[in-house]
Amino acid sequence: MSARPRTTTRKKPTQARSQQTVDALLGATARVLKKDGYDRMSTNKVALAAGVSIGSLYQYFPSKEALVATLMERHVDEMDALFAQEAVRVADMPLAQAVRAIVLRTIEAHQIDPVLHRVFEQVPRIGRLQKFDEVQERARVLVFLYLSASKEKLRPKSLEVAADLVASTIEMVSHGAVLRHPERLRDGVLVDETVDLILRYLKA
Amino acid sequence: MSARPRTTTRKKPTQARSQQTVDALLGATARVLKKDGYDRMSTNKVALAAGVSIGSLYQYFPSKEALVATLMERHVDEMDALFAQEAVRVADMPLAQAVRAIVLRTIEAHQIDPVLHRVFEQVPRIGRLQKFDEVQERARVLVFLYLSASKEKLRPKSLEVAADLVASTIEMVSHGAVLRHPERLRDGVLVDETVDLILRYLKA
DNA sequence: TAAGGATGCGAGCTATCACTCACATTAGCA
DNA sequence: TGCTAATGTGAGTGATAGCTCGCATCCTTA
Repeated sequence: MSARPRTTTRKKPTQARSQQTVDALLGATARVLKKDGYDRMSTNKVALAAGVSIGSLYQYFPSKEALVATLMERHVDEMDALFAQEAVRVADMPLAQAVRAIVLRTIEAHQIDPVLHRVFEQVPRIGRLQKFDEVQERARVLVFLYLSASKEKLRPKSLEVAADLVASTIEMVSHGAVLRHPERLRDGVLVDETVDLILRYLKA
Repeated sequence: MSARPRTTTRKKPTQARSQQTVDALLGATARVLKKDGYDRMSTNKVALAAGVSIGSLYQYFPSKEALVATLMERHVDEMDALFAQEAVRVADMPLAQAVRAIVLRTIEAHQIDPVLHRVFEQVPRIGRLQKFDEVQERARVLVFLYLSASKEKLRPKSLEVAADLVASTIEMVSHGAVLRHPERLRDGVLVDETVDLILRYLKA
């Protein structure tokens, strides 16, 4: 009864001009996704928007989910790269500087493609699409590691809870600012307030 | 070309045993939604799960969206009621008590049906379904009003920004705690930390 | 320039979707 | 008890979804 939509594995995308096709498909996926959202997006629409036949789409992506997941992974990798990079830079900075640097980087990361980011949040957490949540998990770990390095200077007893609170707060502020109040990023007020919030909480 | 799925207005649900049908449908909607998510939920599945014919479903709900929106509005009203009630209780409490009371109430509100709440977050913001975001907007307003009443005692210059930060933080903590770390709610540690975070930020 | 693999195509398949409608059943009131 | 409005039914409709497959075209290599 209705076998799972099994799909054979697809060609590796990479050889000459086929990469163009794949890029066009991913670009179109992003556009359709942003316009229609996940459940109104269809693979036929994507192929049409990409100027590519539906057959070619399925040559490289075995399913709608795989198509969106690939795009999501690209997005997530971009964000992760920024975080990882900043984590290194920040490692031996004093707390106040470090917090500010991380807040700024997180905002930057959210500015990569805020609308697409928002769409991903509303995608069903199925199969590979679950990976979206892992960005925040990794960010939490980085914050935890940073805090652990200077735990004797910090007030909160539980670093797990503190790291969670701090990482989630930064994520929440960045997300909200970029999507709902971009004007608050012009002057530095929101950033200052956020840094303040976090420092007052952390410092002994 | 493909007229919008116009649907005639439906019977008012209320008269005798028909209310049972409506309740069964909304209950089934919640179950299917939680199991499958919005885009894999179908009206046929809901009718089946409710033990009601598909015809009856459309007698009371003109569309899939209306079905989900009705359920969402019920959920949102429940949460709003808790907030509004607490806002009154808290109005002339001192800051520390008030913050703690609000945090506790927000957690309580998120415990109404956390999984359903999560599903609503991932529903496309279309038509009546946009109303989901308004809960937080109303919560922000309540916090802003509370803070305005004692603004001379507070450190942050911008009450808009502060109220936003505070309301969003409380929402984020409650949401995360209920879904990802329910064990942290056993002892009061997370609540204490959150109250601390907010008070240190607000107090001069 | 011939051959063959890589790439591209799109009509069309099956399943499922949201939704309708002609009809059956029930319930309350005369 | 009989009549009528309210309620319930589910086979069926057209649309569209995800996805396949046989074939055309391009590109590389020899």
